[in-house]
Amino acid sequence: MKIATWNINGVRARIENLVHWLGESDPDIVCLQEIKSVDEQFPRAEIEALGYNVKTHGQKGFNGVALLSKLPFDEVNRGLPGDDTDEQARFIEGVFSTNEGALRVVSLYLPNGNPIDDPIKFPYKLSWMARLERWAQERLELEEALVLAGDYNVILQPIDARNPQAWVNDALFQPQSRQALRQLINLGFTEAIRAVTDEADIYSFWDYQGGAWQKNNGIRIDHLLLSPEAANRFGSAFIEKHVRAWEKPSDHVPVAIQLDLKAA
DNA sequence: ATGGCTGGATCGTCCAGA
Repeated sequence: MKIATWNINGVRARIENLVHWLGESDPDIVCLQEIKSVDEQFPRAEIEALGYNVKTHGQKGFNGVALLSKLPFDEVNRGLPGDDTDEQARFIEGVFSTNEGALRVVSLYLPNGNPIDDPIKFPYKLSWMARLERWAQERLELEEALVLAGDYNVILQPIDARNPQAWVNDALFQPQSRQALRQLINLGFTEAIRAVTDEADIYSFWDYQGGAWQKNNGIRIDHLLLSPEAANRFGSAFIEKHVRAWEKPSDHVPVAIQLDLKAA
């Protein structure tokens, strides 16, 4: 089973790229972020025509996440618990049946948090991460295959940026952000790409500005975290970098894993 | 890069992103 995550930066602006990529990559489950669309305007017909079930958690103008799946959904949950006043659409969970039991897949879009001296934005990022850790701790008690996939907006290590010193005053590279993601992973998750390689210079985001793509001036912030039960079925992980060279690209590329699981 | 691109909302120009 192939599971992919992709910050698509506007699903309506990117629908041609998305359809082409789905045909080429042929994932079973897709986690999308930054769909920048309300549910009613999500281009579901084009995606359903390719054999996918579509579940969205949209929002007007920005944010918004979605799950696409060739497997039927047993359950869908929208929104990260822990703060009833949080109206930003950044989290959707789907549950599926496999030959090994339940599979839970989350598409998450972690807050950017910039600028770091903003009274709202950076604290919101950190409190969102604390809520995510509490949620993950509860889910791990189920001892099920769980994949937490998405745009984490955190540069975990210096090797995850081409120019780490350029990010020292950025919310993505603050010690608190990195510590919070480290703490989440240390609950017992496996970060899929680092499970297969220690190499530097592998990125998932390149800014539109300053010729970042041409210079390979990127950062690696899109991750798939696997619970122990998912990690036991882990086969491979890869970044679909070539998608960044397409016409009208997202500034992020898809990151995917192969799990040794089958639909029930 | 105190951001020189892009998408979205809206219809001239601002917000948000990372």
